[in-house]
Amino acid sequence: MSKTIPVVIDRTSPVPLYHQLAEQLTEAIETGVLQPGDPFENELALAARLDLSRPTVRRAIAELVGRGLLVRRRGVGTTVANQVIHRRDELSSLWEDLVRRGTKPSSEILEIDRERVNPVAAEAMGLAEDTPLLYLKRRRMAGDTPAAILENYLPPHLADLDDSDLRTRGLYDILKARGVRPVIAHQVIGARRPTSEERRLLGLASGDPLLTMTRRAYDSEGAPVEYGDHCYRYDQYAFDVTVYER
Amino acid sequence: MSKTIPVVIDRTSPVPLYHQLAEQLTEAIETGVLQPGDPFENELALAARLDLSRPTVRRAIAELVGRGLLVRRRGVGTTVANQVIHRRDELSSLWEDLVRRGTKPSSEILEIDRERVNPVAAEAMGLAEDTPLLYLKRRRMAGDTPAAILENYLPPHLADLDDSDLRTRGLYDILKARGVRPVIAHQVIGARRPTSEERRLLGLASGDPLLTMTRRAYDSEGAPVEYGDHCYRYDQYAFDVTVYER
DNA sequence: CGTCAATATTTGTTCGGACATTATGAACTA
DNA sequence: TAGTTCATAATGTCCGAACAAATATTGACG
Repeated sequence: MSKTIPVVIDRTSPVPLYHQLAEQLTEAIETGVLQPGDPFENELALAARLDLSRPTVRRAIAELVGRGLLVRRRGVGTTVANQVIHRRDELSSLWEDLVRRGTKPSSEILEIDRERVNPVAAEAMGLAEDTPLLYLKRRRMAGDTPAAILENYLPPHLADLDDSDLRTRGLYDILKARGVRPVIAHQVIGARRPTSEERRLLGLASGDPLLTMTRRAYDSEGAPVEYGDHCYRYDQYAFDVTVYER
Repeated sequence: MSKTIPVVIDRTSPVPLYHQLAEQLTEAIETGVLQPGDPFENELALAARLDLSRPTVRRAIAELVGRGLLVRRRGVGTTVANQVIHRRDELSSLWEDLVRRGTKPSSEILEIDRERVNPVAAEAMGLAEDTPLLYLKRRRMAGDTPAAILENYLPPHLADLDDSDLRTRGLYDILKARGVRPVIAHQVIGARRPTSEERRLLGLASGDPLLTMTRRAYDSEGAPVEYGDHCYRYDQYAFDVTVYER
């Protein structure tokens, strides 16, 4: 027998039924109402109980399966995945952990150039090499210790951002407010020796390595949103990547 | 008007129709038959032309959308994504690039221990801390230059692997042959200073940094498959990660 | 008592249909 | 001419149904 989880479906809501269901099921798993390994109510029963069609229920379940929360086996049934992997990919880093742990993060603008020409950045965004880009160089601090140097390039159609905004708010915050949302990002993560300037800005001891990341981000239509060239103190950052292989 | 791509559906095949379709559409995009920005044949037309139902066609398209190859916009239509991101996530690295470029890769076993106890590895796999694990330490070479040191731990139920296999074949090859397939992996990528032993094994100059990665891999049911603790020469490796944000 | 075959259960695939929602462009009106 | 309205076309949601395939259970039989 499987546990019946309480679900409320609002048919007058504009949010799709399968999504309402998926959300509530997700919550049941993440809050521990359903434990890893627990059998999951079968599709037919769920559909009958909630007065939904089987395709709708299947779609909701498929969403959770895609996120690794559920495991389906034909002829057997559906169970809650043994290892509940928290889906913290995104553009995550140790940074968020620092924030959660209470370390005060801050950013400091080192340079703004609205007409920077950088062939590498331009090409990565699919633009002509001599396209002037909005260039932004910042230093990120974790409390009192420097943590990272962030260089970012934005395409021309996003170049009309307020200086004051740039100085006070996070880059992704600003983009979000403009309705620009990076949906897919291609990142390359590596390590190298720091330059002397980087050593100075990050307060590195001699021999300390640097963790580097370059990122190309695109919106849902594949239009370039940002090119970033970042380097991090090795003892402040690590990249947390969840990879699915199908 | 949109280009009609040739598609052949085999109804006698055991592979699902939607998957057959998805495969062939993917190929058309990746081979450049369909260019970024091109309009995509609409669902109804595709369904009529191939004599498939609309849900089947939709499912195939949904697969491509999920991989970022297509963009759907309600009321407008479907188009090929502007930036075709090659789906090289997986467990990829510069390694494969080296192989493609003709550098001869090889692996050398440094140590095998069938009853290694490692609390960190065991805990990461959800096992008791004193569980004896199969431990494997290898050095990977790119031609004549050392490139990485790979330490791996396998859970007890996979510990009965042949020594000869371990020495001659890749780890993932062996697992695949046993029907074990890692489906989800959680990786943490960082950098640090090498130990003296690492410096020796990798032939590092003083001050050279180290790129590190730890990985926990699980199969489709969430059972642990492998724990890995790797370190790479910074000039031989970089991690290539594609991230989707929904 | 052990083995094998029939049966039930559960998920997987495919279809057809209906209506909703959104964007584009054309026709119409002020 | 400028603005609005409306038809059209495309994707989005939801339903009901049927059959296929894989697995577990049960029961019959030796």
